[in-house]
Amino acid sequence: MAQSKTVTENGSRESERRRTILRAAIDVFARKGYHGCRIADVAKEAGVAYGLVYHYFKNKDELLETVFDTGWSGFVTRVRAVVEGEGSLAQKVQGVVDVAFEAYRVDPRAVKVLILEIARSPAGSRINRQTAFVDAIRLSSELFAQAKEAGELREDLDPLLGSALLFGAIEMGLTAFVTGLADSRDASALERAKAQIADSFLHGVLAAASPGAEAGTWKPEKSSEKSATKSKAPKRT
Amino acid sequence: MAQSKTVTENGSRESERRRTILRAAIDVFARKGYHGCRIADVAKEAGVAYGLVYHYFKNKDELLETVFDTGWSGFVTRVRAVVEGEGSLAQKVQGVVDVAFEAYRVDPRAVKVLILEIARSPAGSRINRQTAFVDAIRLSSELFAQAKEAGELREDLDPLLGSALLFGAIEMGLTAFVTGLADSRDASALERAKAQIADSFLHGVLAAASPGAEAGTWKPEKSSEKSATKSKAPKRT
DNA sequence: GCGGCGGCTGATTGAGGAATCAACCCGCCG
DNA sequence: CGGCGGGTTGATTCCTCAATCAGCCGCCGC
Repeated sequence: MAQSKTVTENGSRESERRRTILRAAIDVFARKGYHGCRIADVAKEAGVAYGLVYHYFKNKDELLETVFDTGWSGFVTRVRAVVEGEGSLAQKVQGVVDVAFEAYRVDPRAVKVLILEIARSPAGSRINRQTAFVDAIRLSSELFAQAKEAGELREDLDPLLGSALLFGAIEMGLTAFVTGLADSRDASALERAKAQIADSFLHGVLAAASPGAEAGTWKPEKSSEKSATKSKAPKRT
Repeated sequence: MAQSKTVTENGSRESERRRTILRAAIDVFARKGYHGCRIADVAKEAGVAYGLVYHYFKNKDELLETVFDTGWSGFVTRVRAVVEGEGSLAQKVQGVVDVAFEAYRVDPRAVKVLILEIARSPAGSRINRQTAFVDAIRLSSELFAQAKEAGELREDLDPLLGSALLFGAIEMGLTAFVTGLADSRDASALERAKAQIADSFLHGVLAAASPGAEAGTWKPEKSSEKSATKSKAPKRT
């Protein structure tokens, strides 16, 4: 933690405490959830006095907000770099997936908080966190829009939807690890998941039929005709 | 708990109140979120006295729990029907997607609560809601396991992951509507999304290349070599 | 050594809200 | 007619925390 000496040490010392608290907040939020923990928990985790938390953060909400800002902005920056960089659609998609999984590898608990607490948190506090995901989706939808013009993308796919599906797949893939469905201590599992997500997203989950056959086989043939009828009166409450 | 009468009309009258409250709870939760509302809000919405809520539900948490049970069990039942029914993988995938979207069409606010409040809610109360999604994913992973044996599925895809990706795509697709990213009053948008999700999931988002060309091109060629290096020190907090 | 300043402390306060409860209304039975 | 009981009411209680604040170190300059 003392590695921050690099900068002016008086400024960094103050900052060090702040970061300690932030770190503690992430850990506690990840463990008990935002609503499930007290400021006292954060203070204890950080090993500081209760009041100090309020010296660095206006209130509990700003604490979460800050966790969000630091974590999410870093993610978005990297995604933007991928989107605006060079490469084919396939490469960029893989790049976005990699960014997400790398973030998870580096700091799983921070990712857990982002996914569980922030991305989906209902319009509680002043900044609507819903925008978070929306922004990311909008951003990468440009990727798909460009790809579509370049003819890399299927004709009938809405760029916004495509982008949403990508993030949905990534998020649920990560959620599988976050919730323990998959074993996240297994590094190779992470690697495999990473590759499979991008591949499945790009090429679909169906068996790659013998070269040539499949490519010609599938066309927008409305595979839904049967199933559409089956949903009779769902979700009565 | 004399509501076991179910059919007899004196039983139904009592139950009617209960259902009124439940309905109000769904609406209020959808509007302000579980933590963002007071029991008083639910009571007011239902047009009943504050105390009556506690006559029918042990506490606030049980209220949410009940919203969850009713909504989710219906969904899972329908998904199970699809999974255990007849048809190809493609048809079943489309079926699962249809079930989800139909549920949204019938009762968007209930779906919103399920997605926003319950599915991702951190391990707060006694029943771990995390299991909800996990169960559904496990259930439909059988689908993929079978398909894999039948050779319908790509060799290298883990059934569990495939199932997770499907739900991720569905969920994020719905989230787009829930959050207003997409216009949910546009019925045809829903229809299109439904079809595109299943199609993209099955066949991928890439343009169907000229027969032969694309199919031969792609192989597990680790397209990530470039992007892997780019994430230097991600998500520093 | 001394005063003062900024980071730091943690008991105290106050509000918000979950849960309780005593009383009320009204239909029914004796 | 009177009293019983379950559904219903909403004021009251009680408790949990977020947020405050009055003061305590320990360092630095004088």
